[in-house]
Amino acid sequence: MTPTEPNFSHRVYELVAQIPPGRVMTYGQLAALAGHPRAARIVGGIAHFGPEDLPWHRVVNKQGGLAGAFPGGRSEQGRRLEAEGVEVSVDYKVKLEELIWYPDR
DNA sequence: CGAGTGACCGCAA
DNA sequence: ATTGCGGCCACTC
Repeated sequence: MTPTEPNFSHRVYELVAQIPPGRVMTYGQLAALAGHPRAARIVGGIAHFGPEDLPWHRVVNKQGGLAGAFPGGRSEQGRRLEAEGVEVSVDYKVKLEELIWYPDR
């Protein structure tokens, strides 16, 4: 049967690839949607080794902060979000309530 | 094949 | 409010 590739990483890739521009998702959200609400770590892990074809820059943590970028240091990732219309704070935080995207459509 | 790491999250005190 | 700890899967060496 080929039940849609029961691969967790593959599942996350699909979700990330479906994230529309100007929108962000949290690792926990992706992990939960992938079927593992406690596997947020894996999302970050595969993200580091994941294909660059996917907009990982749209993936942020629950705090709304960009991963791999800390306050005071400009990161191309944060810049990319601004280029998509996402307002990023000086601490590299975005309004999850406003930009969080849920795969319901 | 085995062990370690990883861009995290949630809860408890 | 903050801090500390455990847990989960995948990938790499």
